[in-house]
Amino acid sequence: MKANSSITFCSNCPRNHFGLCPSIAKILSQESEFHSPKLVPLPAKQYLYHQGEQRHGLYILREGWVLLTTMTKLGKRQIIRSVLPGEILGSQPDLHGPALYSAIALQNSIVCTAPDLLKMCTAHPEIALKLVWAEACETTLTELYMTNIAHRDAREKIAFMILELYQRLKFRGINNGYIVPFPLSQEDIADTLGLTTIHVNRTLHKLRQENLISLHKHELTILDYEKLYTLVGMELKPLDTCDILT
Amino acid sequence: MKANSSITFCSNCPRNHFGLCPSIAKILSQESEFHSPKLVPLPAKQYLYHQGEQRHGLYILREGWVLLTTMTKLGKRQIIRSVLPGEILGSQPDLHGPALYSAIALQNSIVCTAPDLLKMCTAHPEIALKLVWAEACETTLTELYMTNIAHRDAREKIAFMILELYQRLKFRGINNGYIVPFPLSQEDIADTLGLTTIHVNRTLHKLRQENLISLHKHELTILDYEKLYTLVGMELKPLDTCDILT
DNA sequence: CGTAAAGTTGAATTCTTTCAAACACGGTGG
DNA sequence: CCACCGTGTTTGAAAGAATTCAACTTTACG
Repeated sequence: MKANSSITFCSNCPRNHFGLCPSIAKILSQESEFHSPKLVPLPAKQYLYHQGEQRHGLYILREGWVLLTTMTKLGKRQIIRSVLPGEILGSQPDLHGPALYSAIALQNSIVCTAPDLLKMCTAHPEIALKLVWAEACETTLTELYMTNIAHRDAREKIAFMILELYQRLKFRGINNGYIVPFPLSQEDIADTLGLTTIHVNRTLHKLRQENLISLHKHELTILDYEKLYTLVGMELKPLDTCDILT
Repeated sequence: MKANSSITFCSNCPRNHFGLCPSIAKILSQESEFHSPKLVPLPAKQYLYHQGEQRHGLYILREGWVLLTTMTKLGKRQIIRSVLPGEILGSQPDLHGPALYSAIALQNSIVCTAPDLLKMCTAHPEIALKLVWAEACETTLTELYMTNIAHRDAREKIAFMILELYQRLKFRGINNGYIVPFPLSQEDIADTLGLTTIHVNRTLHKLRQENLISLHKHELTILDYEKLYTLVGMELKPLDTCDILT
C-alpha cells in the first residue's frame, strides 16, 4: 500500500532521473518501512525556513527556484547558492541544529520532503554513498564560485555565473535551446557575486551590447556560447564531471 | 595480527580524537578485513598529487600543512583551502577521476592513507554518516570563505582568514595560547583571498600597526582577539558548530 | 491608475591593481 | 668567512576598477 503509493509518487516525478532520486525511488518501491515523500508547495517570495530556525530533515526541490541566503554583519545579503530542481535543500553539518542559511523561493516552487535519509543510510549504503557524492558536488560548486569571485573582474564574474546556471539548467532539461528561465534580479546577481546592483547593471549592459546574451522578463538567452565560454575559460569543467556522475 | 597493528597504529596518533579518525580506529581495532593505514612522509614544497592526475583514494593529514591549489585560465593561482592536521585530503565528486586540485605541502608533513572508506561504508553506516558530515563541514567552510571574499574589503578579508585559521588550529590543539604556526607566505594569503601580494603586504602592515596581530618568521600571534573578532563579525559561528559535532 | 520595486545613468570618491624599484633574509659556493 | 643569488617582503606613484550618492526611468502588480 505504502509501497504502491510510493511507486506512483516518484514515478510521476519529472526529477526522478537525477541525483538522489533514482536511488530513493528504488528503495521506496521495494520497502514499506519508509514514508512516502510529501509535496510542499512554496509560493514565490516565501521562505521555506529562516537562518537560525531549528531544522527538520532534508528536502529535494521538485519545481521552481530557491535561493540560500545569509546576512553579513554589515547588513549585506550574501546568496550562497541557487538551488535548482532535483537538488538537495537543507544539508548542513548539524542537520538538527539551527539553519545556517535562509531558503527563499524565487518562483512558485514545490519541495519534496525526503524520507529520513540518515536512517536510510544504515540499511542502504548506496544512499550513503550518493549523499557523500551529493555533498562533494556542493563543495565543488562552491569552490568554483569562490574561485570565480576571488580572481576575476565583474564582467567575467557575471559571465561565469550566467554560464554556470545555464549549464546546470540545461543538464536538467530546463531549457529551450539557448533560452533558459532566469528569475534572478540584478540585485540577486549582485548579492551572489559580491558586487553592487549598479555595477551589475552596467556590466550586463556591456554583455548585451557585445551580443553575448539577451536578458529580459526573466528570460535569458545565450547569444554567443563560444565567446562566453572563452571569456569564462575552462573553469567550468568540474561541473561537467559532477553531472556525468549523476 | 593486522588488527593488533592497527590498534597500535591509530592509538599512537596525535589526531585520533578528531573527525573521522575515532570511528576508523574503532573499526580497525575490531576487524582484520581492512588494511591498516600507511604513513606517507611529504617534504615541504612537494606535491602529494597534481591537478589532473588520476586519484587513488583519500588521505588524512597527520602532521604539517597542505594547500589545495588550482590555476585559473589567466595563470593566476587560487588556493582552495588550507588542509590542517586531522582533516581529509582528496575528497571530490569523482573519487577515481582526475584530481580537481593540486595538493602541496607547505611544511614537512605526514599524510595517512585512509583505508578504503567507501568500502567501509557498506559494512559500517556510521562511517558513511561521518563522511557525509565531513563533506558538509567542507562545504560550510568553503561557503564561509566565499562569503568573506565576496562582500568585504582587504582588511576584513585578511582578518577573517587569520581568525579562521587560528580557530581551526586551536581546536586541534596546534597553538600555544594566542601563538600559532603560520607557514603561509604573503603570496599564499593573496592567492587564497584573490588579492595582490602588494596589497596584502600593505594591509598586514596596517593590522600590525593597529596592534591586532604580530607575524614574523611564520609565527602568528593574535594580539587583540576581541578587536579582531569584532572586525570580522559573527561570520565564524558556523565553524564552532562544525567543531562541536566532531 | 497609482504605487512600489526594479532597472538605468552620471559624476565623484574610494579601493585595489599595476609597474618599478629597493630591501632583507637564508642558503650556496668560492 | 664573505660575496652572491633567489625568494619573499616593503615602499612609492599612477592607472584602473568598483563603489557611493543622487536622480531619473521603466516595469510589475494590486
